[in-house]
Amino acid sequence: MSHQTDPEKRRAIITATIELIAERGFHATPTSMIAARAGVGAGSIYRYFADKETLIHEAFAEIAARMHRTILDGYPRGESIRRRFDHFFCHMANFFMSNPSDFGFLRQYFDSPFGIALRRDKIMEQECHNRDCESIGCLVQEGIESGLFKDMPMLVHVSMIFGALTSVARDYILGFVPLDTPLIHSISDSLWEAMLRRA
Amino acid sequence: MSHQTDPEKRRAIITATIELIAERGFHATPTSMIAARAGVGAGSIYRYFADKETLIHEAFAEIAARMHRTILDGYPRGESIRRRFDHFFCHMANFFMSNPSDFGFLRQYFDSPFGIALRRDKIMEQECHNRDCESIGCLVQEGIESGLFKDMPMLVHVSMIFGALTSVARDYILGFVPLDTPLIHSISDSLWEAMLRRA
DNA sequence: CGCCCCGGAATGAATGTTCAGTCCGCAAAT
DNA sequence: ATTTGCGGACTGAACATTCATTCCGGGGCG
Repeated sequence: MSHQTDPEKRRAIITATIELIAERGFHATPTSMIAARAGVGAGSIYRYFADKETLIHEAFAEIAARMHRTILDGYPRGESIRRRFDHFFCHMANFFMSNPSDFGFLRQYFDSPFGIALRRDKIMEQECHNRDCESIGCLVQEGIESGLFKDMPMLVHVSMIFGALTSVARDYILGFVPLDTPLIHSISDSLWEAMLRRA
Repeated sequence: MSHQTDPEKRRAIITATIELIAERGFHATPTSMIAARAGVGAGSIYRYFADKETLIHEAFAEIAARMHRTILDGYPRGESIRRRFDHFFCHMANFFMSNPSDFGFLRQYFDSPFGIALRRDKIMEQECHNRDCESIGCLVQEGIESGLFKDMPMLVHVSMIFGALTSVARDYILGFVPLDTPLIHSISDSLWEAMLRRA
């Protein structure tokens, strides 16, 4: 398996998978439909991926890599928490807004048992070591420990931020709400003020 | 159809549907499994509901009615925006936390085409008339118009609140984060501060 | 230089499984 | 005895996966 002969074809399958899962969800997209959109035979999928589940996981990995690259591009490493938070928030919002299929796929994935297990692992891992990473979790932890942010569990802060961000991004993608760069910055400000310890 | 003979059985089917959809999602829960958990025959479901889709909708309606009752219980109608917001937020959080199956079902439902269409209708409806309703939308609108809240689209405020709330509730239900009454009030405070126009 | 053959990638019809929804005989109630 | 609700075997459709076959490019032989 995975004697990848034609990387073009592999990519086409992954792209089709992301688009269709974003539109229809995992259980509502037959592999035959994926094959049709990718322009390959039904059986060809199984030359590149062991089964449907593996295909999903590899599609996720592909998005995660792309997103990570985009978000950390120009990350203001040594600067203030404030500036780093804004960078994180706005870059992530932009990624979601300009890649609606990726966004839709990620929503599906993180709501599935796969995604939940993955998150559980991430949380465990974070609790043990990993004090130097470039994640929003560490950034928030830094803010709490310095007394800048409210004294709530780090995960509550993070969950609020992600929840708010993804909810607004979703409404934008569905056309429920207009969103532009200044408004995204306002939202970033709002959530910053939400985290701040009461003056 | 719906020659309601045994309301007990009807309720058992709805309860089983809610639990299973919450756990497994719409497309991954066969009607046969619903029947088994409800303790009825596979065919009996179709005595009470026209088809699977109808069953889902009626399950949603049942939850919505129950939630509406719970949340509006003791609503401080004439009081300050602040107090009304806190009531809304905390009652909703409590409902989600103590009814995890309902919460899981609602997530699934609102992510499905049904739920998206429903929300689109709600938004349209809100834009036309409905200036006197007891929804969080009207409350936020009131805050914006009085200059108390930031001048962002009402839907952005609402989306942030719901996004943050449901995200935190989900993490609580999954056991990722502890949550108690004081912490919920802190979260309510945080989101209130996020909405407030900059002092 | 042209022809043929061969290895392996690609294909899509076939397979076995699972599903939503139907139907029919039974049993309890009147 | 008749009616009425019930269960679960049943049906046709749709699914994931497989596999016998086709297709293609390149390398060796005449």
